[in-house]
Amino acid sequence: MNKTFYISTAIAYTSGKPHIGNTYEIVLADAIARYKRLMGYDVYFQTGTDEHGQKIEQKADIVKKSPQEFVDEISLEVRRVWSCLNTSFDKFVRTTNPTHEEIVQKIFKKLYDQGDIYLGKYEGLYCTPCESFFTESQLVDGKCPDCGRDVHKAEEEAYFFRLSKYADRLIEHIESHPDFIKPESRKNEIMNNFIKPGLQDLCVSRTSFKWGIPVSFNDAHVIYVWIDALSNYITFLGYDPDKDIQSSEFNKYWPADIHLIGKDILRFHTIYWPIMLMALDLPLPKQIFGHPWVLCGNDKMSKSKGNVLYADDLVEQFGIDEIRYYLLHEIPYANDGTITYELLIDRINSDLANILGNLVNRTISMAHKYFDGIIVKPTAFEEIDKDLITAVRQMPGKVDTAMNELKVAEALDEIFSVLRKCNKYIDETMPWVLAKEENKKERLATVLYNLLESIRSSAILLQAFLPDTADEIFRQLNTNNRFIDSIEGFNGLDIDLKLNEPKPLFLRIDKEEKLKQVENL
RNA sequence: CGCGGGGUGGAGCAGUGGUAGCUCGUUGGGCUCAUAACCCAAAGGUCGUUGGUUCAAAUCCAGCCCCCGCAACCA
Repeated sequence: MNKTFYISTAIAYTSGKPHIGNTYEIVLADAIARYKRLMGYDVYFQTGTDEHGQKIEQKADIVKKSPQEFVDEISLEVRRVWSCLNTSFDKFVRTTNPTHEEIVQKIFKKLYDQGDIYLGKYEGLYCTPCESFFTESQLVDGKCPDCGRDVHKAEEEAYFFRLSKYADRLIEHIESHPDFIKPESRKNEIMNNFIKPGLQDLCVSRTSFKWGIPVSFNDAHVIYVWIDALSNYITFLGYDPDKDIQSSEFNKYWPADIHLIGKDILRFHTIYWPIMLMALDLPLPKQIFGHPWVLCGNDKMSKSKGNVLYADDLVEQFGIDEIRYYLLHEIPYANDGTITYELLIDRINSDLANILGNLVNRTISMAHKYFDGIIVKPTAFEEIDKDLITAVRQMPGKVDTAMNELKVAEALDEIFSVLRKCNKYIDETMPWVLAKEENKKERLATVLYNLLESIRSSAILLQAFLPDTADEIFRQLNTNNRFIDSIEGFNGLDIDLKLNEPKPLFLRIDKEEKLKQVENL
């Protein structure tokens, strides 16, 4: 029986095309999923789109489309953008899926029947022309934020979810499971801001718009979109609240190992979702990770500021692994990160083209030049080799430590630290000098073997982060030995096999030229 | 006193009590297998600010300044 690993991203809200910040999440999840597969886990990686709600109804209306047509298009677009970054999700879900809708209705009904959801009255500030309720804090100068007119107190019938009933259990769970909410700073924020001051019952139905899942026993109401959206994590595994025995997929993968989400929706995932699960008497996910944001320059991306970058455009300009590398390596663990064309180009040139690409290229070139591309058995080891070989052997453990904390940038640093060592090793051993002396042939062969095997080992780990690049390295090395447990032996290359011709992995980018070209986008 | 995070060499970041570190950039040198790549060295920071605790503070405490996010019915 394989160890399982269930990772999800938040499902993307289909109100518009996702930008590079939204896309960061799926790339991060993909790297984790690929890494876990490499480590032998049976991984289930779920993502998708969140397709109900007032905003979508409004946006669809503006472009004179039905909400369904509208979300069909955007969902397809989201899926296309996710895919253009070579992400390996196992299932792409949509909340307009009829089975999902049906199960959400059943969940709502069950919670109602057991008294966790009740019919009450929602009181708020109402703008009649906009048909919307607002909170005090949403108002602009005491007026409706949308139209600027006066608002007045109003009330309407609505269903409420009794959060307060589960508050103590939630606090207890969070405090006794230090890894439940990560990073730690996010946990503090949630506890201090929301949970400790006391949870109000949550209004979980709407009557002001129609684009949602109807409450099955009262069709004047649609179910609050977060109840709908959060349920995706279990409905698409075949969960059914009316069944005593759940699907084999559900039993196999639930509870999820990681819900990867943006820090802005932490509240929904660390309060409403756990309480829903408690009410359904289901185990809670093991970890909720609120990742930081990707900013363009110093600003949050927004269409009005005109600083929005899209993943598909970036991939077209720079390449898949180039963008993956930037997102995985340059965005800090807990704080917001920045992306600009300039930083992106610098990083591609220095890390990918220079350190990695050039290393592979110069090594394979030497193997061709000195041994006709044949891998020769290493027989003449020297003291200086130990440092490199030890670093290679220690690399998987270091990467694993970093990955278990989701410190993906650190994991990449560990791999690149070995690649840097390889470049240094070339300078120290000076193969071109060895090549000039006939009696140094054995030593030369050993040096090259050490380099090639170090590169192969690095490529094994790179599979999680830069899958295409790793494939290309294996192809040039003419090997299929890409398994993690082959690193330890430092003898994973077949002797006498002929390497393929070297081919640059990444071309250096002319910064000025590229910036000029990209400015016109 | 609403809550949380941040303010470290030109840039991006790490560092929670004991000689301030990493990558990029800059300058100088080396090498020539390689994608003007690679290797070595150097310059560059009174760690936002004021005060306190301590033998010792970027690191702990208090106040202040600046930036960002959140503040529960948009998602």
